[in-house]
Amino acid sequence: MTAYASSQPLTSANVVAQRFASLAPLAEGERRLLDMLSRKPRRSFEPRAVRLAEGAEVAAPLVILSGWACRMRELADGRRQLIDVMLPGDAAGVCARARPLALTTVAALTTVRAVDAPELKAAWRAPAQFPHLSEAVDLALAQDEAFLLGHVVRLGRQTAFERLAHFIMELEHRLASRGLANNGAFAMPLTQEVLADILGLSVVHVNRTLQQMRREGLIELRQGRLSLLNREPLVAAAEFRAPVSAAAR
Amino acid sequence: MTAYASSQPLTSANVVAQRFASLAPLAEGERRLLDMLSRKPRRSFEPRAVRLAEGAEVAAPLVILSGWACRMRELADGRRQLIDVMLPGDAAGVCARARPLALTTVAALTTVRAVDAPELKAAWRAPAQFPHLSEAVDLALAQDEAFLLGHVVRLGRQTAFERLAHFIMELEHRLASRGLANNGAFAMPLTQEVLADILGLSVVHVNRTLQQMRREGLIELRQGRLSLLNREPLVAAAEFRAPVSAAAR
DNA sequence: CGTTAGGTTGAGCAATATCAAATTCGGTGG
DNA sequence: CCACCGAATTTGATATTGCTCAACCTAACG
Repeated sequence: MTAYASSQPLTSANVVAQRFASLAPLAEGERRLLDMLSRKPRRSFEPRAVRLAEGAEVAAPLVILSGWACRMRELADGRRQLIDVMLPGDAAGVCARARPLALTTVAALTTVRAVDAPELKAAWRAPAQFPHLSEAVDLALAQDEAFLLGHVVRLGRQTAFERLAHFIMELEHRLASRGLANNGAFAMPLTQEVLADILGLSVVHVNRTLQQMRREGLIELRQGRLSLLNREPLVAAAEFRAPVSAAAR
Repeated sequence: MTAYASSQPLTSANVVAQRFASLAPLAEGERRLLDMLSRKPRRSFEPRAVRLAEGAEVAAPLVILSGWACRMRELADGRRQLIDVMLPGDAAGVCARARPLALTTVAALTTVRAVDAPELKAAWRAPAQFPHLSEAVDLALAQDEAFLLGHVVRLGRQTAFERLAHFIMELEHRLASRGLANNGAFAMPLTQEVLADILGLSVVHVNRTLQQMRREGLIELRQGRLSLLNREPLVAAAEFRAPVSAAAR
C-alpha cells in the first residue's frame, strides 16, 4: 500500500487540469475552476474500500486526484468483473439526471485521494458560461465510452496475450494524456488478481502471460512500475484504438 | 430474410412511443412528436448492410421502427464482436456534441426500417419544452449503458450457458417493454453466427448450448421465434439485472 | 432441382481454468 | 539485525471448456 502511495506523483494537483486541457483548450476561468477542485478538502479511501455500492444514489461527481479505483460488478458466487479502471484525473458519476443511481459498485484499488465535484457537473450543464470545459466533459464521457467498447471487444474476442497487451496500451495512452507516463514507463499498482478480474482471466493465467511478455523482452514489470521495452509486438497484438479526441458515439 | 421481415410486427408505428412512454409518462405533445417520427419517410436497410462505418460522422439520431440492427467492431483478422443489439424503438447516435463520430460500425441484422430523428435530439436538448421526453431519453441512455455493463460481465465472467441465458433474459426484458413479447415468447431473428459474435463464442458452441437448453426443456426456438418454457433455471444461470428505471451511472 | 445459407454432428485439440504447493518480498515486531 | 507474517507471485500437474476442422443435413429460394 505504501508502495502504491509513493508511486503517486507529487503533482496530483494539476493532473485534473491536464487531463481536461488535453481534451479541449480551456479558458483561464475554466482552468481556475479545475485548480480549485484540487484544493478542496480531500476524501481518502483505502484499497478495497467500497466507495459506492451498486444501486446507491450518486450525490456528486467524484474526481480522482491520486490513486486508482474501479467500477465493478460481482456475481452471486463471488466471480468479479471490473468494468473499468479510474485513473487520477478521471471523474465518475457525471450524469445528466438529478438523482442518478450507481450502476456499479465503485471501489478503491490503491489508496485514493478524491474530491466531490458538484462544480464540475454544474459547469458541464452551463455551456454558455463554460463552453470549453463543458465540451471537455462531453469528450471525456465519450472517451470513457470508447474505452468501454474496447473492453467489450477485448473480453469477447481477444486471447489472453492480446487482452493484456491491449490493456497495457490503454493504460499507457490514458496515463500519458495526463503526464503520468514517460517513455513508455508508468506506475502500474494493480495486483495480478485485479488484472485477472479486469481481463476475464484466472490469476494463474495472467501470471503466465506476464511471464511470457517478460521472456520475450516486451515489458518490464517490477515494484509496481511497468516499462514498455519493445512496442511493436504489443501494438500488433493489441489492436488498440486510441480514441480520436473528436470522436464519440 | 423474408422470414425475418415477416417476424416484424405490423404495429411498428407505436413501438417507439411505447418504448419511451415506458421510461417516463409523456405529455400529449411529446407523444405526438414520437408518433410523427414513425410517419416520416423511412429508410430501409437490408441484412448485413453497413449503415454507418466506425469513425464516420453521425448526422442525426437513427430511430429503429422495425427490424434488428447492431453496433460492432472487427479485428484485423476478421474476428467480430457485437457491442450491442438495437431493437425496434431503440435510438442510436443521441449525443450531446454537435458533430460526433461513430465509435462503432452500425449494421443491419435483419431488414431494418428506420428514420432519421434530429427532432429527438432537439427535444432532448430542450428539457424546458419537453420535460418528460427529455427525461425519457436520459433514461434510455442510462438503460443502454446498463445493458452494456451487463454485457461486459457476461463476456468476462460467465460460462457459455450463462451468457446465452443472460442474453435471452435481456432480450425478453427489452422486447416486453415495448410490447414485442407475450408470455415469454418473442421473435428472435438472429442466426447462431450472430449470437456467437455477441456472446464471444464459436458458432458450434452456440449451437451445442442451444441444444442443451432445448434438451433440458428450457426454451423452444423455431423459425425465428423463441419461447421460454421454464424460466427458473434460466433466471438462476443468467443473474440478469433488469435496470431499475430510475437508475443510471 | 441445383444452390445456398443456416444448422447439426463428431473428432481432436488448444487455451485457459483449477488445485495445491512452493517461493518471494515488503513490512513489522522482537 | 533477525525472524516472522501475510500478501502476492510463481510453478507444476491436471481438468475442463470451448475452439477448429470437416463433414453432413435441411429448408428456402430461384
